[in-house]
Amino acid sequence: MRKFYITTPIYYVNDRPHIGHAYATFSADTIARYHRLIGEPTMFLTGTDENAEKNVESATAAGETDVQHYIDRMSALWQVTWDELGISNDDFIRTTEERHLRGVEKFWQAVEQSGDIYKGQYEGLYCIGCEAFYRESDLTPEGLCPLHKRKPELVKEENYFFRVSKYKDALLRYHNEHPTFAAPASRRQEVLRYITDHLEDVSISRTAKGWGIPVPGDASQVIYVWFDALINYLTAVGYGTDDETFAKWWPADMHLVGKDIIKFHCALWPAMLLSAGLPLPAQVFAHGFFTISEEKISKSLGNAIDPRDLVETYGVDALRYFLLREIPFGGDGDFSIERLAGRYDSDLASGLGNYVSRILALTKGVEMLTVGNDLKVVFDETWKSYHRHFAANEPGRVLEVIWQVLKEGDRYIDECAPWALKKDAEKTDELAVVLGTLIESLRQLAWLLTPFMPETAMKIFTSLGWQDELKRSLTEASVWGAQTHGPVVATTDPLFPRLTA
RNA sequence: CGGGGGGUAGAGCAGUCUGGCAGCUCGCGAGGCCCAUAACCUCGAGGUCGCGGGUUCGAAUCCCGCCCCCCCAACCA
Repeated sequence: MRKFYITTPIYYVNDRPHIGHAYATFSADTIARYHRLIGEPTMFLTGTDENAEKNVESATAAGETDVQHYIDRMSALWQVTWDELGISNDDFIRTTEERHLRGVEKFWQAVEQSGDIYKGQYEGLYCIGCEAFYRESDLTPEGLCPLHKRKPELVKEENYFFRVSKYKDALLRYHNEHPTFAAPASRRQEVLRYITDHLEDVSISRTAKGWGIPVPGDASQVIYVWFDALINYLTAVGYGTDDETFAKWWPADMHLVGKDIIKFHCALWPAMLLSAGLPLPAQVFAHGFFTISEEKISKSLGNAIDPRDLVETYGVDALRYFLLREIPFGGDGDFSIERLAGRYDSDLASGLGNYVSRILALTKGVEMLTVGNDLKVVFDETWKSYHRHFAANEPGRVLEVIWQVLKEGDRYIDECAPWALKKDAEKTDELAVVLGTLIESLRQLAWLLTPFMPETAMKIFTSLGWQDELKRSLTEASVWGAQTHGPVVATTDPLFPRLTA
């Protein structure tokens, strides 16, 4: 049976989760839920990146003397956030965990054995804040780091280098043979150009300063953070610790990343895997970035939004819906409270919520229900586009077709006017068919919504009295009319209460 | 300098690959319905598809040139 292994980036532990991180994680979560829905064994991984040298400084700044303690606290913040947001990750990897250290060590040795690690001289102006080297021309006129406004140190040290250049042709060949490896297509050109023009051997270690993973066999050096960070995708599924699990999940099917790190994932990462003799992932998908009310999300602007604040007002599902519907997947977009509120009112309160509400109200007290076929074709067709759009990595399109079917349903109610049938004793049979059909549309709708709005889907099933519905397989449940038991209609609070007073 | 994306109705977007009446959501106007969360349905107004050329029976779409905006490169998903 096919399996599905999807990852998010591991997040820098000294950041705080903001709406952009939540977007990446919600996206991965939705895709993971979809694959579970269609019955594939699914592994959904996220985690935190904890070996950066900068953490020592951040800990001090936060008034902590014990770096590990600081890291534990910050990592927990991420885990709690994802828990509160209902993220369905199957694992959470921390790069300070023992399983990661062991895997990284094994990986380093594998690369070393391929002859791809050598010692070289590294010299440059280094800003500890950026953890990056600068050229003189990059600095401010005063010779300061443009970002941190501090004087970079002249660092001259002997480091270990990874022979990426050796894999240039192999990488190009791989991209050529797997044109969807770097996705969306609009990113491909950028990656290929980078490999062709700029792929040089890279330094993969730094002088040890008390934090980071020691280079195997040379404790005076630690592994440069990005090199160890990428390996999380392997160590989380057992590389170096559990061969059986590793064989089950690797290679990954989808690395979901931000567009800023696509080069790492599409050039350096596959080169590392080739060197270590491991199979390459099927796809690296770069989601876009969005602005907040037309402004970049940035620490200096301080406009980062904590997703949990939004959830308090709108609920998790509304936020998920908004982000996946409004931001084209793989493209950039803009986020604003006004737009979120607008989608909430029109699509969720007036659209979905109202649809559920009017059907439940109409059905209340009606005993006899028969599922008719008036909406069968519409839903059958919807399922087809549903799978097609998911396969094409277009979750926004999926939501579009779901909302189209909702419109069909509303139209059907108006055409049949069940409230009128209700008043006519001669039309009991007709009423039973109309209401039965509508109830079935709710059941199907809830199934369609499951990956996007898990809470809402569950609420719909609960209000129908079908709490166990999700235990069925989709193959069985997506068949029109496949109701296992008669509906026990319960009253329910509005799914999306109107917020505007 | 180099690489990428975009400019389509008042707002936000799809359509461009594979040329064929210019479409969606919100907002606006009129009518209908009255089950429902001031919700739902129908109809309508509103667009020189950034500009200029070219190819074609036919161009938002293909080709050439130009203008403007944004991103990456360089914190940040």
